[in-house]
Amino acid sequence: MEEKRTVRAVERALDILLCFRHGREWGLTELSQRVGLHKSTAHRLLATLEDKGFVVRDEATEKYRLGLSLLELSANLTLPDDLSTVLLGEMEKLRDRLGETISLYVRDGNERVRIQAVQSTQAIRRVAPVGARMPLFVGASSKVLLAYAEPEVREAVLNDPAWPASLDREAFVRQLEEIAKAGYATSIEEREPGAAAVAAPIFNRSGRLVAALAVSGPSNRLTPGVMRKYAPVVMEAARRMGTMLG
Amino acid sequence: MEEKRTVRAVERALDILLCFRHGREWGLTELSQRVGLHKSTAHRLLATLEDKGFVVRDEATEKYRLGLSLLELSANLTLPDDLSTVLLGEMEKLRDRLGETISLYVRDGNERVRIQAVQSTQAIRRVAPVGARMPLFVGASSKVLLAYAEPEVREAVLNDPAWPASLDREAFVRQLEEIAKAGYATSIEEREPGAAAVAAPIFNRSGRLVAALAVSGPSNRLTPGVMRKYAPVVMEAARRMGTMLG
DNA sequence: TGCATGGTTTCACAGAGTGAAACGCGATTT
DNA sequence: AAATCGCGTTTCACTCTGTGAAACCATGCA
Repeated sequence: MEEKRTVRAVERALDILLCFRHGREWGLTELSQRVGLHKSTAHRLLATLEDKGFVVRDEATEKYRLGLSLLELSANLTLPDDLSTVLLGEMEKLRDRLGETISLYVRDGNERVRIQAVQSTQAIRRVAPVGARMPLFVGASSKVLLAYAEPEVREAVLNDPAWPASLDREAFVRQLEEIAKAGYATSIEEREPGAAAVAAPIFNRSGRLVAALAVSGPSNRLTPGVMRKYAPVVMEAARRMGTMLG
Repeated sequence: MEEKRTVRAVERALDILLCFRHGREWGLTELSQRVGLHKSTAHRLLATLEDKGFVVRDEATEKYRLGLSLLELSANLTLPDDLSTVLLGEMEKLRDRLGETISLYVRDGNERVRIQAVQSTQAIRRVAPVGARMPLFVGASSKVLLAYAEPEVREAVLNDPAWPASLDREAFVRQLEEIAKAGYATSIEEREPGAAAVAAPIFNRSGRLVAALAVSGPSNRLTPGVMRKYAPVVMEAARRMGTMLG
């Protein structure tokens, strides 16, 4: 048994908050059984969260939603200011040039998180919100993030219990090495049917991998040929963005 | 004495989180005395927050920063998907047309929160992050949000203990009425020296005020004359954005 | 070497948080 | 209308959990 130097009540409250990854609105009873707490306990915790503005109750439905305290905090997130504004400019330029949705991903544990995005202007387009969290197994950005990661990170992901049985580790590792050589990765309908993407790594000045820049769209528009043409453009944008970082 | 139906430990943990409004990085001791907790208590709470990904420790400085759980949550914020994507499109159009920074504000209690923004492309420009929180006393957006608010909201703000003594309530209320007639508000160096703004209300389909749309920039570029010219453009954009909402 | 200044761990105690149960209330059903 | 359900809210006795003083480690600095 592990020693526990954490606070149970707080853990529970945060668990409640994290439920809002999976849905916008929750009723008390719903929430309480999802996190396995007694109604009355959940009620007390929610009252506290509400007090501090982390959740609000929808006037109409009486259900709980996330509050604006979170927005305020996310403004001060790890990413330096410039990352959200300066890099955003570059991303918009790239979007205007290619016409597809542009995303920025960082690795967080054995997952990747979309920390910034600009949407395609076309009618048919991928939509994924900033903050979305995805596995590191599939997708162009995943492969980029792994191809340049430290060996121990790669190992951790390969040994993740969630690793899909259908995916051959050997072949995957070989693919990563090719990607490391080529400087970019592509994916076609790996994670999401009908979608494709090209991604390139962003290194900071000291040469450490900090993020992956991705262009994504419908796979009938982003054909292998088109993606091969886009790759240098994406890599160049990623390089320029890298020089903007500390 | 009030009855308390909240959980102390959770309150404290959230207070710690809220410190990150005022700074990106905090050491343990720093934090603990800011929230008035014993070092050891703060330590335990932070360990819990870290466990759930709400804070992380900067590798280099050993200090605490916000974690990515927050980003993930803020993606699921109250605002429906469309608000962050569809409206964003309109905001970009407006930015491209006027060349200035465009912001979207909602009221939260007696303050306003910037929930979305697109930055000016010009070299000299205002920068304010999404999530920023400002008083409802000053600024074009504040006046718009108050001019169309329910009377009790207006009262609450006028009686807020933080109301600046230098600001005449009578004159302010009169100004609000004019704004309600005109359909837009302007401000020149009210909140921030050297800055000016034009703002218009966004109503949803059922006619309820939901947000304020603002164009802001340096006051030598946004002169009264220029702003008068921009006003109809902003109002028109706000109207169109309103029709996009439920 | 001593002295700050940060973070970490220990431990005995008190009171804070817990959850079963009872309650209230509105919408549905009988 | 009475009965029944599905919600959220409140109460209360008990116990387990969170607390904070103090001791303990690492550092960097004089």
